[in-house]
Amino acid sequence: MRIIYMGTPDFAVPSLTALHEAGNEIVYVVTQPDAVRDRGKKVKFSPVKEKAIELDIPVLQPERVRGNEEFINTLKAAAPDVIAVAAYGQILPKEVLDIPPLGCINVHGSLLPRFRGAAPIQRSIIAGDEETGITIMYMAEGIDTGDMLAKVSTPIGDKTGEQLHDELAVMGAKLLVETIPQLGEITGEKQDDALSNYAPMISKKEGHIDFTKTPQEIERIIRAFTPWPGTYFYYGDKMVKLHKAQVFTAEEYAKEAKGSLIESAAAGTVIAASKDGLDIAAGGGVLRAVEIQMPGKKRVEFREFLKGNSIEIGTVLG
RNA sequence: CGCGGGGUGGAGCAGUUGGUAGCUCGUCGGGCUCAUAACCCGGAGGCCGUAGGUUCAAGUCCUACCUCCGCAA
Repeated sequence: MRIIYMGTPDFAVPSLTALHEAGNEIVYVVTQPDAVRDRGKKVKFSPVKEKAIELDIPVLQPERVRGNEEFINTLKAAAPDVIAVAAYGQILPKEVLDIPPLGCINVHGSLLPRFRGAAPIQRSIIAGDEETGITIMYMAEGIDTGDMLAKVSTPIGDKTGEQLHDELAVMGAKLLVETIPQLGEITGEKQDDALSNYAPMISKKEGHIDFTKTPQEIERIIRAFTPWPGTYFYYGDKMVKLHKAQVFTAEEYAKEAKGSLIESAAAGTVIAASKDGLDIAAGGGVLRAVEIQMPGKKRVEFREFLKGNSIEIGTVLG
């Protein structure tokens, strides 16, 4: 199969690798430009570009696809049977979608029509869904609205965004490779728009913990945003990252020990600080910060933090 | 040359105007206790990231480098 592959982040690497290993002829790899700067000064290639170089596949990095005739002509000249896309980062215009005879297919990290859009993996965790998965579908002009070709699901459980991301990336790669040979034989299933919802891009600000939310909600955000972009709260003027937390309902916490200060504690109030963690009043319960990170410091268990630092009970965090 | 914070006994931190290296936890030994992650007494453990420099004297000042991390992308 003659394929053009389009993808950018880590999520898209396993699919590229799998397509290559399955013996497909990958004419081009298309990925986002190298604009990304690292801490020091280096210009970093996208993970997919790194992989493409390793596999010795030509890389194209158009600044903009839409309206870019030169680029589109290059794609046409390559005469691919199919264009496979996974988290490329740009919306493909109809001109491109119409190029390959077998169509453009996409690897999407959710069970469509649920969570169309940029950040389905994190959004599914935050939503508290029991399961999510991968959908392989034809690409249409709308965002993730095309007809579905194949799906696989996996339980979310207490996985972090990172774990789920890595798992789905591999599942997606496998499903993609299995689906491609069937193109033309199987027909897509229409998405039920009534069941659809949208998973907008994640912004760092969403990681700012709102202690009026229930501890359960907060914990899901923490897990979803691990390791990126991370969740945080302010202790005075210091931004503290919260990497891991446990949750208690008011009743559970009362039973757990300490007392019932929670009744009167405003959201964000520190009600206990022990080797077990930093207990913070949140909406309807208690959030116990177990692993934190102070600015410029490494992430540590709260018990470690307490060895050289202290935090007063009654302090209000935000 | 994007901005910024660190590297000090196993862990987390302190270390003032340069002059015998400290704290909390852990650890080891002993004690108290029905018992304990509690309490008391005692001990071990550090070439202070690396290499130079200034100085009578540097964790503490200067230079370069290595390395960890936060922001920003």
